[in-house]
Amino acid sequence: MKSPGYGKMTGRYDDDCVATREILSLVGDKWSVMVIVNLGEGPVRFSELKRAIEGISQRMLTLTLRNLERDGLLTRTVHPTTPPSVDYALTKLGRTLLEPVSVLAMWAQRHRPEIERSREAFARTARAK
Amino acid sequence: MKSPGYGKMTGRYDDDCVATREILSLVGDKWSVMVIVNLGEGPVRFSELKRAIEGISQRMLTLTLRNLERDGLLTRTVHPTTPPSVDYALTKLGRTLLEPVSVLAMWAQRHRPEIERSREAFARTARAK
DNA sequence: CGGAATCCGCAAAGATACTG
DNA sequence: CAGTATCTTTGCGGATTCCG
Repeated sequence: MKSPGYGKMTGRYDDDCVATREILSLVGDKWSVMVIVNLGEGPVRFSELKRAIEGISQRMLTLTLRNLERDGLLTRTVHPTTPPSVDYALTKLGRTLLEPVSVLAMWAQRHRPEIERSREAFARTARAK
Repeated sequence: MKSPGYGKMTGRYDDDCVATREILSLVGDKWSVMVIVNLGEGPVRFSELKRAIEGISQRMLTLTLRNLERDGLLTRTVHPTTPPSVDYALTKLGRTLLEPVSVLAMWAQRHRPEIERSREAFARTARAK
């Protein structure tokens, strides 16, 4: 990665931090990863995504897709049929994100029991409040 | 909401998704990764963290540390000196997160120029609004 | 020094209704 | 079908104050 903030803080170090954090927040976004994973095997239509991602609102799906399109992670293709259909597909860049994200997702899966146990234990201490 | 009774096939799948997303959101958290990275080389005191992580408020540092402690990613140690000093250190679990996170951070670093170019291009289209 | 408690603004997220 | 527009609500996060 980068050397942690140990010695001198250069301006560029901070810039990198901010920019990196901004990109990381995309992964922590409530819906982005869901969308990306759902596009992992090929193009998917708007309504399919909405059905696949349980709990997402129309609005949030639109916004999430718009952000991912803006960042160049997916493409939006309109088919001028009646009624119109629009499908979304990962770009090459988007597909390269698939792997790092799944590494992290696997970490989450693997350590989930441990984390939940920790939470329960923490809840039993006075500090939980 | 949860699945409104479409059979039992979705129950566990949804649970996994929600739980995984919850853990992933920790990575997307504005400050968590910064804290984790700063603890990568050993215990650090509260005030050192506050100075090292530029822009973080006392409150948010406290909250972030509390959450990470709750999840078992770091430990909090109080030294009963006067004035008191408290230091934080990654747990074993916390250290295992260091690697997947840096994979993702490296992805972010590497593709940042590409993403920023995409954003600029997007801003020049009408869709940018 | 390392917090906890309180207040508050603002932006993000949800619900609803309407449209090309 | 695939959105947009609008309104309301939630809750993150900053600033400030107080305490052991």
